Amino acid sequence: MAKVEFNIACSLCEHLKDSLFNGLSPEDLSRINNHKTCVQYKKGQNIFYEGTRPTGLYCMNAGKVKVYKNNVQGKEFIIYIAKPGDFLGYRALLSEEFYQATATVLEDAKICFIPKENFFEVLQKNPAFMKRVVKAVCHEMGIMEDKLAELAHKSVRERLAANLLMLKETYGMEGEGSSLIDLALSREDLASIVGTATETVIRLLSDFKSDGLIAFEGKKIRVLDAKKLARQADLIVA
Amino acid sequence: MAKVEFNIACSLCEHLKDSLFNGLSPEDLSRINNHKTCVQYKKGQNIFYEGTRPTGLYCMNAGKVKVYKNNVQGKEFIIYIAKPGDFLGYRALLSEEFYQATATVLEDAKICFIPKENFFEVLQKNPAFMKRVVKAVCHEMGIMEDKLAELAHKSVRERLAANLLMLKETYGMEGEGSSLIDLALSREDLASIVGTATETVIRLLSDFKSDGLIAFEGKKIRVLDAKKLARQADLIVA
DNA sequence: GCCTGAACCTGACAAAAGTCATCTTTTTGC
DNA sequence: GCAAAAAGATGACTTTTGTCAGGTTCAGGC
Repeated sequence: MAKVEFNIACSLCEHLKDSLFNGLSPEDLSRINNHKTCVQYKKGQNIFYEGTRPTGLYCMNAGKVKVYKNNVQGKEFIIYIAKPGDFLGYRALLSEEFYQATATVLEDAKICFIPKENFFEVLQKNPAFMKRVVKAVCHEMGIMEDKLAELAHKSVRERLAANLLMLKETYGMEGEGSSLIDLALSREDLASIVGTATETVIRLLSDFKSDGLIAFEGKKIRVLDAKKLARQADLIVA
Repeated sequence: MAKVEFNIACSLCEHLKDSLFNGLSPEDLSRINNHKTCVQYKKGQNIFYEGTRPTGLYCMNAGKVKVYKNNVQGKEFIIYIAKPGDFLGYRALLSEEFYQATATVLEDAKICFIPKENFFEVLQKNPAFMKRVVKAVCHEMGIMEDKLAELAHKSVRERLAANLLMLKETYGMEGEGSSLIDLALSREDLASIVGTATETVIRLLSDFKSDGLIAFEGKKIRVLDAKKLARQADLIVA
């Protein structure tokens, strides 16, 4: 499990345009670039652990990472799945707290690490960048509010349908009339996203499959009928 | 339901020390002060509505306000209860989105309104203030992550116990060996905080009461045995 | 290619929690 | 101070979902 380093200049990174670093001045970007360390991780490796102190910011270049909390019985709840272009671990860094969640690689990943001093330096010098960060954080918070309300009042079936649609939006590869969720998620991980038991996810998925809403393609899920799925996600079919 | 205006100088506000405005330079504070409008609201009045555009920031001077989302069936989920010193509606303002929640007065309130131009002006000119705001927002986000995991995997009994403890921490008036939650919450509101049905809350509260964990004092709840309540909040009593 | 463990699936069952109906108590408006 | 409405309480019942136990299939390491 040796860490393999690699290097790509931030200015040439294909995900720069999707990133919060987009719009940074060349000097600021090179300040980030000159201090970053880029590492390749294998599936299953951990990026950071709940309870430890952040020392910088992670920036995804490739792969997928799940960020999750473990409860007393060892059940996971997945808060977020990070994809290329996303920041990782910024919440604890900016609130100056310990990590409250653990990050584990779902699909082999390339991740750059920016020491906090350098990140904060750019942040402090650059009010427009700071403002973009605030905006992004507050947007994220709105998503979490939605999730809270969903978790509080929707059934597992509705939540699963809603999460499949969400995954389709974020990781979907569009085909003709259908869309493949480009994420190798186990049933267990899906259960940890929805907030339910693995068995329940399995049963509901096979329901959705026999109703022609989804299909399985290897380890991945294809959404065949997003409209019907949306009806399952809403409350009480009118 | 006429709005009654009042006025208190920010610099003299008794909640300044608990507020994010604490630490602002006299000039910045007077910039806020000179543009604010302060209004008294009665219980039941709305401060802002889901789906509308924020035009500024609310800052609580007195009373309590619930911020909640309504689902399709009209069930409320309470995201937050604001108390004096708290900001209200900053999330949508900073993410430049519409309000995603409604704010309604729980206990007669005095709330100051700061137009967004003036708030943003101070924010932009003052990196230290901006940093404090970011820190607070990210801290808040951590609380929401906890709530998500709680909602996903804890039973209603555990969640009710945990929320009573949380309310005690935030609104508790300490007595000898017990603590009164200084919040006139209906059973329905408590259900909307916990994410369950009103009947379930009523039943569980009376359980807790007969076990000597809590007592009722008018519309308020007194926590008699925080330790036992904490054991109810955790999973599986060891 | 085979073995081993992990992931996936299915059924039976129990527990938790929601719903509905009804009744009592408290609050509020006039 | 009274009537109406809202809040609180309780019981009966149903549905949802979790748990456990037992299978099968799949994938990776040797």
